[in-house]
Amino acid sequence: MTVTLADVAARAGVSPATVSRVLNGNYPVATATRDRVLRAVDDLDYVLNGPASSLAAATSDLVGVLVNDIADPFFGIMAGAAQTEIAGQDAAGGQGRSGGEKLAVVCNTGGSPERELTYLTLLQRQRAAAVILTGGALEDAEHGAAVAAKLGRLAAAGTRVVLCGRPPLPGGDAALAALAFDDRGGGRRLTEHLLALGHRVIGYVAGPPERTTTRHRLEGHRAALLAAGAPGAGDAAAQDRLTLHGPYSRRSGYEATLELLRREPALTAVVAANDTVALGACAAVRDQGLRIPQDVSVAGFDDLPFSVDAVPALTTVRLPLQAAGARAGRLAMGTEAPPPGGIATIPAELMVRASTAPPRG
Amino acid sequence: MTVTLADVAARAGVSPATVSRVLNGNYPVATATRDRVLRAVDDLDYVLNGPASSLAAATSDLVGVLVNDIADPFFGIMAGAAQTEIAGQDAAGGQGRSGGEKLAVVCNTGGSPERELTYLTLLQRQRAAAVILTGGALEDAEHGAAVAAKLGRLAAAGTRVVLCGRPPLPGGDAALAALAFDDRGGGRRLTEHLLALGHRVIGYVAGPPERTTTRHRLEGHRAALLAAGAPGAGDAAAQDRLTLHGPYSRRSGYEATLELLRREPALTAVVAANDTVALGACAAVRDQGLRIPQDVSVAGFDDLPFSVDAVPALTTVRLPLQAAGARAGRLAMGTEAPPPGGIATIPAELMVRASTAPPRG
DNA sequence: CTGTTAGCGCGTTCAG
DNA sequence: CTGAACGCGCTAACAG
Repeated sequence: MTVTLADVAARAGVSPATVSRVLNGNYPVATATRDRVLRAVDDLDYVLNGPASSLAAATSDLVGVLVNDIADPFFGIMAGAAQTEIAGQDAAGGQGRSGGEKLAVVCNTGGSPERELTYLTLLQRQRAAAVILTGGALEDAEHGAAVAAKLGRLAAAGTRVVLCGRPPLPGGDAALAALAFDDRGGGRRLTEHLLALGHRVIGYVAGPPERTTTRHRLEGHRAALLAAGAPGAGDAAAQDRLTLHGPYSRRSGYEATLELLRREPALTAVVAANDTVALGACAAVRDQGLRIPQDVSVAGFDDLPFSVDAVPALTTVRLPLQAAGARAGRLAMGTEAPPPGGIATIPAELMVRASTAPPRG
Repeated sequence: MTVTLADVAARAGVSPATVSRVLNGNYPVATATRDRVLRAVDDLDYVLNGPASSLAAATSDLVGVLVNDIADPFFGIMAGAAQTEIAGQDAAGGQGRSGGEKLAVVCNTGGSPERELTYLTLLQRQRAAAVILTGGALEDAEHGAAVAAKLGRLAAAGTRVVLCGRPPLPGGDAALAALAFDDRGGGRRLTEHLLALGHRVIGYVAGPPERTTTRHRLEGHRAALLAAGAPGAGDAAAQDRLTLHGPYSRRSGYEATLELLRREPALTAVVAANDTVALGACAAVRDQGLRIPQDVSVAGFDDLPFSVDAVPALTTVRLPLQAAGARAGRLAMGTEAPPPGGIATIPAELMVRASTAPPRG
């Protein structure tokens, strides 16, 4: 039914082994022979059987990129950059891949721990060449251990493991490379900016409580408050009153901001977990008849492309998602040397725009 | 080195076939035996060898979702929905997948025809269970034929092929299902809305000229113009003067709008290829010291989540991306019957918001 | 319900 | 530089 390598060999009048050699290009083959084989391949519309090939070779050219939410550009940008780096500029147009061509596939966990593990297992099954995990990790001890264990086994089996925008694992396996964003520093500088403008009562719409990203950004925020001796900075209850958790969604930003405004009429600024949440916060502020930034300042995080187009343009913290994704791709390909100690912290840059200003009075 | 099915069989004191059976669950196995096997699997940290399994079974549980730009939520939303539908709510936490569990992976072509073909080949190699192609297709005869041919072979080999947000292939293979958005109708209704408001000189920032989506939306626009007898509607040169092509990016919207404003000071409205482009158009209008919608109305397409948060909220055409993606997922799984004739047109809904209003005077 | 027997299609030794 | 043989790890008939 389907044409196999043997068929090609027969058509070209050579042995299967020879066909295999020209297809993989890892071995010297006479030009004339190669041409004959390639023509046969073309004539027969032959397509290599991936499973058979991977089985025999005990490796595959698949690279998995795990993301928490594929509909969120935060992940899309990183994944796209990684993928571009991995696919490279394939010169070979036809069947035979000339070199170590890898193919990146992105796997959407939807933030579900089970799916994360499921995909990891799938990639392990497929003997993936590399795996990139992007974005914040879940802070669940059990799940963390399960992931660490699986990554360890993956690494042991020769799969390169790269963390991108996620802190290194608790178990600190040196076998893998980690690219961590400076969420804490970014969060801190953002709040420092607000404090410098004169804000004292600042609401915080945080992300899901169980994610590292959420915690780090919040920690930076509180560190800034504490360092500045802001009112209630040392009071946990007071802090909690001004902090609301929710998903990384516009809706969460909207509702939490409404609630913050209700709880604390003296509020002069809202810091959001990310830009999407900030957009919701802006809408809530406006719907209350308040102006941004005159009445309430709003700030985001990530600096996604749309943030500069918000009105007023959003003050936020820029994360070099593209660059980080590309670097993760290179690490996965083995094209770039891993950072010293296997872990690099990627700086976050404060972007001051029009959505923040001194409070009134 | 790595533990195989035979090892598990030995540990459990059964035959390899039995292990295979409990792992695949396609066959009756005594509960006691199953338990013993599962324990052995657990003890040994056994992971099924995907390639070997796919080779023997001549199928795999991989489903590929091709997208043009993974960083664009337009694709992210569809892909995410499809993926959710495909992954289903996996009850089985551990190794053994109970039923016909499939795993969706998304492949980012970046809009490159070669990469599209490369991914299709990869999926063909992997004997993918299904392939979903999302978003507008390239209108290149040669490439179209190549894609059609490959899809035909894929389908012949038993891979289910689904088109989502893309018109059916020229070669009209009935073997596959197509979910096409009513880009033309949406484009038409959008421009009709503008005409009804009283606009007569309307600029159009189109997408890349070679994509079906671009063409269809533009055709709808022009059909509306023609039907209304707008000035210059029948004049190709006049139309071209008010139409600029560019990528689906904010920057393109910005620059094209600047140029349109320069070319035609009497312009009272700008229609953008999609919401992202519209955001750029808005920025350009504002940077020229003009107000939206008082001086210039702006409209988008797609109704991406951020559009409602633009200021003023963007008038646009809503495409049910989530629903379409989910449906594509179901078609790929074979869970849903294909539409009559293999092709369904998905309606587009005009969303009138604050960014469009009657022109001055 | 379970064990036995054959391949699935290819990469990779080894000879030549 | 090329061919012949072997086995990768698993599933799918068959028997029992």
